[in-house]
Amino acid sequence: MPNSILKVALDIPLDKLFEYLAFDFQVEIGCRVIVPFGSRELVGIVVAISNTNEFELEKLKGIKHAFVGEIPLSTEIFSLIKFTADYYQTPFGQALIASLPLRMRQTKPAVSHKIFMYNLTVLGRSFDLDTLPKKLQVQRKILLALSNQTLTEAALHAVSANWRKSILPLIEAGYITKTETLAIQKNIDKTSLAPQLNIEQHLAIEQICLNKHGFVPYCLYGITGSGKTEVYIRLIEHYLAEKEAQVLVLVPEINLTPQLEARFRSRLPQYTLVSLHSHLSEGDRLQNWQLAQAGIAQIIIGTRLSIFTPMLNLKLIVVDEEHDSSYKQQDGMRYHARDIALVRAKRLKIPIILGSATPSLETWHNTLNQKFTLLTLHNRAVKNSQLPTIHTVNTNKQRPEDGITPGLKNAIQDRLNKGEQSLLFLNRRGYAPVLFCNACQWVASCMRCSAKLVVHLKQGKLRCHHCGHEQKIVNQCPSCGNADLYPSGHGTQRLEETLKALFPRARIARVDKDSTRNKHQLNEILTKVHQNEIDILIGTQMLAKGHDFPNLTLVGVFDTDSALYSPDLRASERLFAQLMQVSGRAGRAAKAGDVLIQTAFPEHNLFNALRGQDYKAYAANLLNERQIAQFPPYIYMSIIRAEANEFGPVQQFLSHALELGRSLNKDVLIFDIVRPQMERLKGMERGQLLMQAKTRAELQCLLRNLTPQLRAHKLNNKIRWVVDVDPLEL
DNA sequence: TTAATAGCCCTG
DNA sequence: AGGGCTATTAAC
Repeated sequence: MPNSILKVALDIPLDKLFEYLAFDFQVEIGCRVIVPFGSRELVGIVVAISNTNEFELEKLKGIKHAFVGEIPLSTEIFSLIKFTADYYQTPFGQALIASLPLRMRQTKPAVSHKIFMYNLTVLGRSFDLDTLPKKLQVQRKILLALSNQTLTEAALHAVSANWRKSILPLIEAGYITKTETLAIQKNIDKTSLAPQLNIEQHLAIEQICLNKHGFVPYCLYGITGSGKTEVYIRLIEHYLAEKEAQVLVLVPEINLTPQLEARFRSRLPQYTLVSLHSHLSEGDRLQNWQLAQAGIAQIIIGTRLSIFTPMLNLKLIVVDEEHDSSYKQQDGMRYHARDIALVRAKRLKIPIILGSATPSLETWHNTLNQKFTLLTLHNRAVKNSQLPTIHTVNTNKQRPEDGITPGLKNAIQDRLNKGEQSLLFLNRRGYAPVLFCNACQWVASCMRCSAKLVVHLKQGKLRCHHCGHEQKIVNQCPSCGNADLYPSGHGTQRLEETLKALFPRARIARVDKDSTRNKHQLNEILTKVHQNEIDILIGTQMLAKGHDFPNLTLVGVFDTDSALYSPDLRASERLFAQLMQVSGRAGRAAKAGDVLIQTAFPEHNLFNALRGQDYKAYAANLLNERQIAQFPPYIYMSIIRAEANEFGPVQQFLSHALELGRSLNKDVLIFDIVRPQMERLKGMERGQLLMQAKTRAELQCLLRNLTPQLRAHKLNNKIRWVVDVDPLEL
């Protein structure tokens, strides 16, 4: 075959492959290549090699370059990404290229930190040192040092500072080989001991190990502090005992990854661990990705994108906090990493563990169905640590003053007296969410979004939290000229101000996106909390997860009511998970904690379930509602979301889609065009089309026919649209 | 997606 | 005719 034809995947929004001639490059399937494309050059991946062409042979160009030194992408990854791209209606090439580290998407060679290792050859091993001339002392030392081990450059430098010169003749003579390897990030020296497991943890591990191989999905349901992480660690140890095995641990996109990573490193120091998340430098990301691909890294901890990391010998997948919505990508290919993890595990015939204190209703439904095996941890792992008591404070009976009810105020005072800490949770940053005119009811709203501007008093600014628009606070009502404008409602800044007035001697800190511009500031505050230099901590949802504060015994929660009766179908599910999570912050050590929730609806069944720490009851409740309303997980949904400068073309496009969709498939119910919650966002008018069906297959069948036709629609230059399969938000 | 180019209006 | 703009289309 003088010139085989390469089918190359490119980052182009067309669902097709492009054909090129290999020339005399030694190309394999999975190889990364540079190809001429129109007037530019692109990176592509060779997906297939064939001797037949579909495009006219005379028009085929040859590839510019092939990165033959790199490990080719595996067919496992091809097929996983092919599946994902099809399921989420994305062109394969775009999905494939997007799954690579940035450095590999560029036409420059992907250089990562390499190190050189030196080894004795067979010849070198049999070499008699006595025959070496006496004056070649350094050569002698080198050969001696290498006699029973492989050494790095650093190690050889320790043997002799002159090693570089002396080793050259030895390499030339064929006594020593020099090989290039990927550098591995060393584990920290600090190791920690395995804590003792309780009975439930034992049982969970035992049950999984009973049937170690084959696809088995587990739901590890364990309350906060029940020791889920320890279960992961023991299982990982178990699976890595097998030679060359690898495990993948998915974590939500939060700043807690380093903490989990540190814990894994200290508990599993004997294994090579790498992490993959957005805070890594591009160089490190490439490095870690390659270590995973080469099979050198045994434990990979990563956020959603890492579900597409090629791994030679993947034996176990863990999805921690599986209910977390950050597993769903909200732009481009809108995949759900937990769902893709299930697909990958199934294809590899390996077990997968979905861990959570508040599993998603989808996962819970699957455990009730027996599709997933349920493993439960009811008890806190730390001896004597008690669950917090959850109370509601009825804001109808106890009028809040500056947002704080007397009950909550007293509770804070009580902690101050006892020298204990309080955490106040308010998921709304800024000073006040609304600037309001008393005379004419005018409110400051964003010109580009259907949202109100948030008052940031210290900076003297009004800000849109959706598009980032910023303007000076107006002193006069632009509508009626009245100067009687006042900020209405409470944000974290205002709460801080109120608390400072209320408890002038307390040490108060605020944690939100505004107060912690850089990561350092957050750590500084957290350290202070640990050292008991803070009495009251105010925070947004940033603080809800993961942090352990032993002296914290009170959690106050503000402003939950909007989520209780929100039109968003998942709002209450999320609120429950969030409240369970913040509750977990109180009384993690020996001291019992209290959680006080201010609400006008204390009788709501969400609070009843919460008071009893009864996830199961609440889940049953919600599932029942979902079944009656015919919502997921009882049916499957997709949404076509479209936006443009004006609503006209959006309307036009969506009605075309509606008509076409209804004519294509009768099994799928397509609702009329609606405007989303946020009608206008960043200056774009939005509209959407909801489709639902009894099965995934029916929906997929429709989309397979519909999206290609919509991609050919003439309005595509006026509007932007996407298909959101299994949307999290309506 | 990107980039070349075809089409169009305007000016001079 | 040519400048400046938008719309269209091809890319292997």
